[in-house]
Amino acid sequence: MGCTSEDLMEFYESLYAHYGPQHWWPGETDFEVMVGAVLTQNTNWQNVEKAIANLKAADLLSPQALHAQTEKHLGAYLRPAGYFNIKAKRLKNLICWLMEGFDGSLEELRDYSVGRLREELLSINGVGRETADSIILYALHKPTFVVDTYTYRVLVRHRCIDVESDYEQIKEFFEDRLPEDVELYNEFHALIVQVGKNHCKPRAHCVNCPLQEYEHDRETESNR
DNA sequence: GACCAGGCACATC
DNA sequence: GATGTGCATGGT
Repeated sequence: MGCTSEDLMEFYESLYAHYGPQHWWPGETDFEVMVGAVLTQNTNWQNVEKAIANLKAADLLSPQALHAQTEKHLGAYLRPAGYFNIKAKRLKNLICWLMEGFDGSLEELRDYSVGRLREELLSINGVGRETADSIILYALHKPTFVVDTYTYRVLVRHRCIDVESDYEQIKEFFEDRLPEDVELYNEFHALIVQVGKNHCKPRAHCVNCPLQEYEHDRETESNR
């Protein structure tokens, strides 16, 4: 049966009607969004906000200031976000790339194509596909669809994709069916996270989900 | 106390 | 190639 472009836009419209605009990504600057993309790896956003508040309070939320910190020192500020040792390392890797290749300027990054940016970001240790796409879409405002665990879970639960689908396949699922539009990609991903949080917990079946009418005729998750 | 949270890299088979 | 594991805090 499959999911057409029209199905997917209806899916989007019903989420938007239900939840309204999500105003992603929360953050005062694009650089803050970039930092948040690393800190939120497998972590609740509330905890990330505490770590970002620590950085702000210490006046460290700039490429130059972060670049000057040792990993150990940085880790102390990142504690509330969890995995603080590894995140200090990953954040420094990202900042070093930004400082050494682009003089700490996000403006210079915007001159590059999505493909080139993705390739560059993915070469940084600690930046995987979701983090790279989040930075490109939410900090650099260029069109790339962000996939996360909620995206996978929501789409599988509603039988839009196969349980075996990997990141790139899910990304293509959206990009093949949607106009290449930064605002649409921005809002759609944020809405999927919202419906996922409310109705798509790992060990619970969806209850009163606004998307139930969009279930497609495919094998179930338990057939895996 | 168990489960979950806007992943990623690395070891091992 | 696929599967398993470490990383860690804080809320429910």
